[in-house]
Amino acid sequence: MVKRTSFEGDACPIARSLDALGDWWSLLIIREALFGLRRFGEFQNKLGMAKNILATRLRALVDHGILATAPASDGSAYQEYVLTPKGRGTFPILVALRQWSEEFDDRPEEIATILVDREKGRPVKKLEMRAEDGRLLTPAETMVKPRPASRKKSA
Amino acid sequence: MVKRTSFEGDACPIARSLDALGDWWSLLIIREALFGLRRFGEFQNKLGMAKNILATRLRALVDHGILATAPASDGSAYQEYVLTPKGRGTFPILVALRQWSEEFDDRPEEIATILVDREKGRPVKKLEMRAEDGRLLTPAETMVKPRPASRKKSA
DNA sequence: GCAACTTAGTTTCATAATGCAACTATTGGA
DNA sequence: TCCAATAGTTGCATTATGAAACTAAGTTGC
Repeated sequence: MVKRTSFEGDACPIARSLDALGDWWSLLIIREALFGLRRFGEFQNKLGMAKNILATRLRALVDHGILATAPASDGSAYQEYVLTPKGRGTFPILVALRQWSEEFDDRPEEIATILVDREKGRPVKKLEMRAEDGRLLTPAETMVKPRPASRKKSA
Repeated sequence: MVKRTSFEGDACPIARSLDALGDWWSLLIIREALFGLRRFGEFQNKLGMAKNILATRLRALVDHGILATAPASDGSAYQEYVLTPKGRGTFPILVALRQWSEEFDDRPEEIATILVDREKGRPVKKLEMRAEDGRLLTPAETMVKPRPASRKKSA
């Protein structure tokens, strides 16, 4: 092989998501976008990354439908990068990553921020996995099954 | 710069988790480990990755305290790689990645598996974010705050 | 209207990471 | 003891990453 392996055609949903999000910078760009950043320069400043890498990543994220370009909201002729619904849908992934650090990091005192409920200012609860009927599930209480063939979609 | 940037000293908990998990293969190795794989050859076969990369990743995961080596359970002199509690703690991250694909993938019909509640065989519910008091939270209803200084830990 | 500055990139070049294939060293089995 | 399987390591080619320099629009002051 020669190029970095792509998981695009993989049947595993985790591999497929990593194909879009699994590099060092993409999730951090999305994190900043969720925080309200929109402009090339804002991302570059905040993340301190090389501009060529940023340009490449932004293009890839747009290609994946995670970001979309839009005319700048300040009336200038520049463009902005805004999250699509698919992009905003990564929020639980970021929360899961954050909570994993909070729980298992070797030097938790170096973690600068916590995620709180805006109304009360209290920490958000740990994400929990629940069954359809609401039962709390541990990993051992779950399993992976072949996806049932989906019904014909329309015509 | 010269090396790929590390997020090890970063104060953001998301960056810190990506420092350990943010490459193309690590989360897939962990996925297989959660599934029960333990041996070098099992990972190599299942993931189809180059052996040198696998060796590098396994070492890194052990260094990060996500995997630990143990004598082989079949009595042979080989060793196994088993998940630590920190490693098993990544489960919600994998679930979040999976659910994101299920919800937003452009070709969902290519996804081969679904995660189900073992008891009922029914799909697991989407992860939800809740406040301490149980209120369901949207991203907009959360915010990031500076971490309060923690109390002295013992002596 | 134009010089100076800002913004958003692209280009160039060096270095590191990735991937395949071939090789090695134990271990296990007959 | 000999052979195969396991678990790697090494060598080499290609790609990705990163810093810095460069470029080309867009904007601003005058």
